[in-house]
Amino acid sequence: MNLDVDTSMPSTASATAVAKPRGRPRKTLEEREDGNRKGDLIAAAAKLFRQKGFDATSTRDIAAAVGMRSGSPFYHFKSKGDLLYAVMAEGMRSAIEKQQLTLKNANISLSNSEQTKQEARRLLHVLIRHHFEVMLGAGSDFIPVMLYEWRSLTPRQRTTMAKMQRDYEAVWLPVLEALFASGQLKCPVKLARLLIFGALNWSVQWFDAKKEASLDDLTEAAMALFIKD
Amino acid sequence: MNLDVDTSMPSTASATAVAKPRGRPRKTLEEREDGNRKGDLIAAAAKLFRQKGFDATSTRDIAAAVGMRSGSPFYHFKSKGDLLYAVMAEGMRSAIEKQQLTLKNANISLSNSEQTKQEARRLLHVLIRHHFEVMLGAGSDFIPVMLYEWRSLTPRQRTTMAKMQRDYEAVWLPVLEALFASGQLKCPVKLARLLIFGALNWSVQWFDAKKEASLDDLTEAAMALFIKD
DNA sequence: CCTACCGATCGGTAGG
DNA sequence: CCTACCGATCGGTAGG
Repeated sequence: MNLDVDTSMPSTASATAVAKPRGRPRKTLEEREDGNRKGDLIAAAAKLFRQKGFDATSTRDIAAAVGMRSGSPFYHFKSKGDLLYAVMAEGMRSAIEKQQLTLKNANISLSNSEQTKQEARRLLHVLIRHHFEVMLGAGSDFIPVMLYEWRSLTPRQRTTMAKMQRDYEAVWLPVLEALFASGQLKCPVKLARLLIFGALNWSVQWFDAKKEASLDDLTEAAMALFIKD
Repeated sequence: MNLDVDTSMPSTASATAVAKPRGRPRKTLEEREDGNRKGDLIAAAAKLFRQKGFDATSTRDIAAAVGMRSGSPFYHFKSKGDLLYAVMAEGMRSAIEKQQLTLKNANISLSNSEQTKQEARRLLHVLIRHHFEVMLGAGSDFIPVMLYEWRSLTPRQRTTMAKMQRDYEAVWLPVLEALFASGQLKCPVKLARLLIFGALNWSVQWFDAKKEASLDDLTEAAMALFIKD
């Protein structure tokens, strides 16, 4: 999983292939493969922001979580707010990427033959299942932070995040419209979208991977709740 | 609306009815009817906690909002956390009270004749409409704070709030069970409850009283989304 | 309820 | 990326 938000960091192998092993200071096993210390910070921040909230998490907490001193996160990020934004942007980038992959694997065929009724239903199932995975799957702190810490973004950051959210939801809308057209969804698409995402997003508040139902169970329940026939 | 959380404040008229007008310092129009300065603090805290979040709101903000000096809120509340708890507890107390009244006015008749199918549906409609009112109606900051600031409660406070929430939801469960039994709800009641509350509670994030649909529209949409037939 | 105050913590920076 | 540090702010308290 690539955690870098921008690609401005120099890649290890540069253009001219020089054979001579440069005098790069040797690293211990724990220390090597840095160069994405930035990514470590983002991951640690995501975990802490989710646990305690943005305002209650200090940059010192985050630094300590990756073994840095209190001032060092500011070598990688201009401000605490920029770190929050990096968490959210990386979360959405990754979620959109995974969603595209999931759809590819599901072998989409919407707007095809007359089977579109079954097909739209199957697609929603895939989308919901993926959404649960992104929110509740192993090591998914990014999207919960994105969902619940909007308040701390600047107006400009909000605009960008809103754009990414539109990208994420872009693939849902035609599915909902097809379901509405075929009578499997009785609620106007615009409000249906908001209510359905609410039902799903709220699961972050109560889902317990150790006890409650599985993500498959959740998906079945959601389908049964929203879809007619 | 009574905002006092405990009734420990002395009432104005005491046991022995003395005719003589006591030398109570005269108050201007703005100042009179205090004695619930405590209530003022709770209302101001609710508004600010909702706007900026608990951690980002200072006790000085709250004090200033009611025209007090920075140290004065601590005359009324032991700590900032106690003030948060007072907001939530008052919110739930009021919501439960209003819910009972709403149900009384709706003239319940569940588990009556064979009309229970229509009746269960109508009851859910009433409950949903009331829930939207409590979350999104004029001056309702208490429940949104309760929904989104759990993290800042102590374990003991959480237990009490969970108990109040159970009271609030107690009346929903038989309705959902009746709907499930009659085939109007296809989703297992336990998960249905969580998903439905999620869909409703999330509206706090996007509802705009000035633009979007009315609370009635929301209620119709939710019913159409959840209920079969 | 105000005045005056305290210790702790926080985001962030200079300079290496 | 560390050291050393700063100004600001915060929750809370004593004493009236």
